[in-house]
Amino acid sequence: MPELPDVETFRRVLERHALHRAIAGFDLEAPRLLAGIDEAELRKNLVGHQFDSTHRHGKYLFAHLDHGPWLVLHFGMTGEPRPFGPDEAPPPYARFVLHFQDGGHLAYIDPRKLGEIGLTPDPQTFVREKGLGPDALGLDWPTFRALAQGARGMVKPWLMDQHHLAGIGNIYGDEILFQAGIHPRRKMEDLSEDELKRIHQAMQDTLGLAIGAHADPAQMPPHFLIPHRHKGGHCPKCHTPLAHTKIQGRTSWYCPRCQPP
DNA sequence: AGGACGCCCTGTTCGC
DNA sequence: TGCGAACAGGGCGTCC
Repeated sequence: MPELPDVETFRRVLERHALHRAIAGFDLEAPRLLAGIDEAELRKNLVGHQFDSTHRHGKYLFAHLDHGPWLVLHFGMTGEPRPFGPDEAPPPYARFVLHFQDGGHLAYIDPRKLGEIGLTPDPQTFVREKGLGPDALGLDWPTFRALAQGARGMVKPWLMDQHHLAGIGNIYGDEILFQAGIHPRRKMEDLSEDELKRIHQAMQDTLGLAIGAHADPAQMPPHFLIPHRHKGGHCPKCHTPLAHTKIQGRTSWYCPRCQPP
């Protein structure tokens, strides 16, 4: 689930449900999620404090603590935050649950436990240490062109490499290339200026529309590839049966007619 | 360096 | 129908 539009949706959930509520404690069911910090240190930094703002960079979500540091959340392939009330049971796969002093809770659910929970002095430091590229949302054309300049190799892996751009994953990589009419195996060095521009435009349009749909496939515009991205699916533009291919271990779906090699 | 793979996990879907 | 294999929206490390 969690690519840029999903994480942006999660950020808004935190913005609405997690700010200005004193943290009474937490349960950590899956300590393997902790990255670069132990449970005791996390406890010391969270308990008795509260979040007062949020931030997102690529697929990483940050929540600022009132005493300085930021909680960092990454959702792996299956994670998401879910608030629940004082009298409700935690949702299934709640691996990390914050308890607020007002009686409410915020669960971090992650069936596959491939996410990450950590702390950082500030998002900029985190982004630098991780070597993340600029956030894909709102990235302007000159910056995008400069990044693409001199890039080599297939366009799909390039878009998905968080060191180039932060936020695009397998699903939105496919969606962007579909909207731009570019085959996922096309080489970066072979793309024309016009094709790069189409990718950049498709990226902005796709991310914006996906966020508008709260990253919910059921609410995506009719011309989106996402709802058709499965066996037996057809191109929403020309009705040609969709094709798929394995690129670096991930399945890429595309329309063989709209996205010629 | 690009690209292919394996691994970390676990639930769901596919295919014989 | 049943069961094991393959797959799933991420990221990292290794090898050629």
